[in-house]
Amino acid sequence: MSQLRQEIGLSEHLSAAGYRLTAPRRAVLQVLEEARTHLHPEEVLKRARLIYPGLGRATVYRTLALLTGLGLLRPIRLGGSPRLARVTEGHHHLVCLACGHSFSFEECLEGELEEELAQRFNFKIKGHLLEFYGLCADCRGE
Amino acid sequence: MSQLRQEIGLSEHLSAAGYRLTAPRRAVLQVLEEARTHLHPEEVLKRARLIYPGLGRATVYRTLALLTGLGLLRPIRLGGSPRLARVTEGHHHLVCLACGHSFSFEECLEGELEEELAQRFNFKIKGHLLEFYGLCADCRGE
DNA sequence: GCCTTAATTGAGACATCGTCTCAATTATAC
DNA sequence: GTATAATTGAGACGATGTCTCAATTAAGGC
Repeated sequence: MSQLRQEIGLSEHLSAAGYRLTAPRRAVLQVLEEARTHLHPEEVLKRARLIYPGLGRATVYRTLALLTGLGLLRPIRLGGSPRLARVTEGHHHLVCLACGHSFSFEECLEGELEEELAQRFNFKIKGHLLEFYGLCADCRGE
Repeated sequence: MSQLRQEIGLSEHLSAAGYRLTAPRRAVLQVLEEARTHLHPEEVLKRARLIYPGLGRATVYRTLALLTGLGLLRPIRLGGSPRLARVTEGHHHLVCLACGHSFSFEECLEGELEEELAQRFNFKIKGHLLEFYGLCADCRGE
């Protein structure tokens, strides 16, 4: 079953784009693919070093930049802290402006808008981000 | 005419919330209100120093954090660079993942979704951010 | 398998971005 | 005007991210 569900992974995208598949890169990609939350770049480094101990910080950032340029990843901020998200990810966030806490939701309305914008701006749209900002119950003191 | 259009400014919000209206703060607020683009925090500092020369960096960041906590401002990133946007701002962006260029558009679909999420999460929603990510024509080499 | 070669790497200096402390200043209520 | 607590700037500090350069290594041709 899990075999049948196999999708094209990040590494396939990388090598398809002409980049080498090195051990350091594999470690970073594996961490990203196994991550169940939005990781902090330093957290990616920490986790990837468990797989490939000699890994350098620069390599992590370089790999992240590569994936971003290919449209596979996007840098976001959750409560002031830098994070990484797959662009294909389906969910979005409510973010509290005071405490930075975030809550996820699934709804999404951008189908036709996406089409139209892609045409208007001659843009190859890879994904999108929808975030609502406001104050959570705790921070309103309720 | 311009008198009639006068809206409640950032400074009114600040003092209504119990914060003092000092000269350094006024300078920062004025810069934000006159800005026609999404400013980089360091650019806010630079411009505000033209109004109030002695202004310190910390004061700028403190004022920005204050406004963010009140739900009047939100930090965004455009092409990896930190920027500030009024939460009430009506427009959104297409951002190129490769070169960081951004394009604005006006369409917006989140009315009812906003309502529903506010209820579900007991959240006071102040604004939202919608960004599409992809590759612009130049970066696709077309 | 073994070269060749250009892409990739890690270390660590460096740059940028943002926060904190603390003594001095100042807006506001009285 | 005075008292008082909020606010300030300077500059150290911390966090985040970039760059250089010599050493290493993946991938293609043999």
